[in-house]
Amino acid sequence: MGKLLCACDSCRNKLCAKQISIFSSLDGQQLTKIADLIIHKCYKKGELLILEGETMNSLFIINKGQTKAFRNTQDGREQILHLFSEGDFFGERNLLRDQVSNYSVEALEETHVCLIHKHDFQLLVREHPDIALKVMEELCRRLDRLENTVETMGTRTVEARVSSVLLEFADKYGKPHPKGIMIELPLNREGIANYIGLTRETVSRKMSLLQDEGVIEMNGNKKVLIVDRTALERLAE
Amino acid sequence: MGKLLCACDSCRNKLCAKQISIFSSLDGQQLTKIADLIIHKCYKKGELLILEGETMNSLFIINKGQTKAFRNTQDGREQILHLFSEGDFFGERNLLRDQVSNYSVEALEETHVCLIHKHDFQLLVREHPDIALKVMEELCRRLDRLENTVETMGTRTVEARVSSVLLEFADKYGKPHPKGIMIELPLNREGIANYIGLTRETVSRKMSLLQDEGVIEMNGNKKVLIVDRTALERLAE
DNA sequence: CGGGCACTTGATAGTAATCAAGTCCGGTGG
DNA sequence: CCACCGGACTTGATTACTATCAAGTGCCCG
Repeated sequence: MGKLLCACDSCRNKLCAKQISIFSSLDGQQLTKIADLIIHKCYKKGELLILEGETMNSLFIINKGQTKAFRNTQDGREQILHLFSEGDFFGERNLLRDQVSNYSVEALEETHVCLIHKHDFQLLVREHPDIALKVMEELCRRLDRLENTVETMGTRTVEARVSSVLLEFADKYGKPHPKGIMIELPLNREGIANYIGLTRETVSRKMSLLQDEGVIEMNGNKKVLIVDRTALERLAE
Repeated sequence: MGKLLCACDSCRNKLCAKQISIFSSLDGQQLTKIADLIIHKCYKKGELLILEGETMNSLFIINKGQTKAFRNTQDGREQILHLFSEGDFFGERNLLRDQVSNYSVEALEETHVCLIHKHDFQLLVREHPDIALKVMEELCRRLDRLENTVETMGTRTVEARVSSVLLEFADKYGKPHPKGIMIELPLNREGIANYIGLTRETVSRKMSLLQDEGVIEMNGNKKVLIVDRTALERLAE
């Protein structure tokens, strides 16, 4: 049920806090203190970390793996709001005021998280204001991304939206490849559709089109090779 | 050119800082100190406070009036990202790292703002960590709203989008009225369209439809009376 | 009272959702 | 190692809806 403590090396060595950017301003001794406050949990692919509407009392920080944050609409559709991977945190809304989660979070693969209790986090922030600034920075980055999403969904053509999401994935998950940039997709077609507000059929069609145009090459269902990044950037405008 | 200092009463009395929620944890003496750091500016309707791409060095806090934050796309369309009114702040992205503004901000009416220089703000935050927490709270609220916007734009029908924006305006600008809630619209039809990613014609049509259904009543171009809020909420789902 | 601008309304065309078959891929079992 | 099975993906046909183009209409202000 995902409730097992994990015993990965990084945690045993009390180093996992070091990896987390919001704690980057702290020294070794402080990190050790934080490591003692942290609870570790593991979730298997498909497991829910948070259910929309649930009351929460901890900050989640991803140590390994990745998750999607999403909402379900009444007519059964799903809108993905964020993708979180190693080093990202979520649940921050509930640390300041008592509030229920406004989205569900599901593991897209085996995912290890560090949990810090609300109370501990609040003490930590009072003691180390730099942490608040780091959190603010991250919130601003998230606002930036959502603002881009809104602009894309509001003004761009469908082809531009698909191109945008491929570029986003290329920057986040892409690896160099002799012929371009290879992406291991974090989402299947339906997931991509739910991320940019389209249907899976439309995503499928537009990706086929991009392949026909020689901009990308699909390799099975999970891998995409970006052959012509410049063309993709032009299409995304 | 909007560069004139304003001399409104609240500013002369050094009280304007008191109105601003992010400074609410400070006492009178501290507020007086802040008031000395603040520069006041006035902008007329239609004037730009910030131009997208501009480097910035101050936090803007609205004392009176309202503004829209928006981006222009290559094909001449506009996407409105935020509406800011009394007590709201913007420009916070540039206080932490040097970054250019990723949207333009324009006054929707005569608008008076307080400016705090980046450097002063950074000192202030170090001295009063509570301010950082208040800013975090506000950023979270803004994330909430954008997440709602993304969900709405991604999954809802056009009628639901129009209903949503009317409800948002009702909560933010609505005033009690014998027959329901009266809204003084902050945006014209085209503005509303640019806020929810539609065309002005479609917004016009859907609003006429809502009027035919007896859900709202239009009163000139700038006023809308919400007659049946429940129906509007049902349509917004 | 008149002019201009924003808004409304109508007709048409284009595009994505939907409905409906197929096809491919990965995994499983023989 | 191969054949088979099921789920994900692709492709096609049709429908529904909104953008676009094009006239009107009405409101506000001088």
